[in-house]
Amino acid sequence: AYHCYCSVERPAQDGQGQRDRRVSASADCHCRDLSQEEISKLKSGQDSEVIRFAMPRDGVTKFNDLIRGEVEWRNETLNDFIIMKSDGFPTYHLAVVADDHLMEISHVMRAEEWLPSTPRHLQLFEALGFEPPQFAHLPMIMGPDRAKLSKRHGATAIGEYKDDGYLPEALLNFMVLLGWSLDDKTEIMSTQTIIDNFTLDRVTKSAAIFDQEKLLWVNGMYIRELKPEQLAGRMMPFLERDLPKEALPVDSGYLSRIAPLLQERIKRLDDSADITSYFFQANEEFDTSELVQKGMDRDTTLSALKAALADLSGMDDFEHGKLEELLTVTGEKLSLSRRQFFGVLRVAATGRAVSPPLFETLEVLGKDRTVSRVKNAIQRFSAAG
RNA sequence: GCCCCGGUCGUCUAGCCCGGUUAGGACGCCACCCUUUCAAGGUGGAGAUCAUGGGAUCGAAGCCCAUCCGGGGUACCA
Repeated sequence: AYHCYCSVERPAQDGQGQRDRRVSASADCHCRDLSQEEISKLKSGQDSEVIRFAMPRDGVTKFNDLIRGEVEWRNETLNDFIIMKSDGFPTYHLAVVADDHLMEISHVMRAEEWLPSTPRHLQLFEALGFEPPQFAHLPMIMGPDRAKLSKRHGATAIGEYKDDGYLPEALLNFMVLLGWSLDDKTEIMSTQTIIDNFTLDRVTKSAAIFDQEKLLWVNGMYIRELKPEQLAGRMMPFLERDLPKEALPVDSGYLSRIAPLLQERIKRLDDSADITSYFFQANEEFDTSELVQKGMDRDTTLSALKAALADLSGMDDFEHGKLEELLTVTGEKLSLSRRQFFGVLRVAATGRAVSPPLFETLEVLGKDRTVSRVKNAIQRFSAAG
């Protein structure tokens, strides 16, 4: 290593020549061959100095990457990089080598972008008389534009995925699949299975594009595999975060009855509030014209609501099988299709055209909520006339 | 520019090291089935001259060579 007194090259205005200029700056540095006399002269006149590593000028530096196999560089293509900055702090290159040695690191696994600095690290290990660790350079993850994944891809700090409703296990499962496979078919597997079976020799060499769609699918698979109580527990923080204050606190017993209904309909936990809001608060805002189903008019819709209300308020056991039985008959009497009759009821009870299966939903909602919502719907619908 | 690493369906991949498969699976897409909506599930389909061109071989995605393309690195960042 040697001191270097070269001044920092001012970056050119145009970004174009900038890179080349820097390259030539380090290439033009002659500090390595300075005489003692020249050094003391420079030292007095200079306020900043830096320490560079003296790379061998010939020969090759090579190693066996656990994933890529043998990789080698001609030393002459490697420049004398800085190991100590003018502020007295070591650069990363020096620091990792010292750190890895002190911590007795056996294997260094890092992304492929580090591959080019490996020969520098290797030379440092050797110069310091340290035993170098084994290296494995993993494939990088790219954005949809095939460039190194970064913030502008929306991809983000790992914690944000959690806030977005991805299960950590699902994200892990998805990520590991981006450069490794268990076999020729298994995709969804437990973290334990991954840990038990992961080997470097099955790691891919090529970079992978981060596919949000597939992540979403994996996440959905994990959500569906949860036990209803587990799902309820996972949803709770999201409901507390996203539900309007009036709807809080959420009763956990009630929530575990809701959970199984949307287990197959939710792909991310942060959909929770949106997909369940009508369980916690009546939707008084929906447009009553949505009550009218295809092929129906005002009158048939109104009589459907009234007939349903009569059935519902007369039920003492609000169980989905019984509800379906009774209302199916009523629907037939009105000569409405299931689609029509249940559609009207669905909108009246939930304020939406889309919901989990109607009768299960009503059962969970309970008689009081259901009856009062249907009444309310009748009232608003009549008034809107 | 120079250095390094890659290249199998749109995407993630299996197979490659130890030549002989209709090149397998999955996401996404399409169709059908199921169905009270939405999903989930089931079945089927489209989609890959294995980057390209040569070579050795009876035979190549697999081996050899060249080329092209992509990415990364070229900082007193990490």
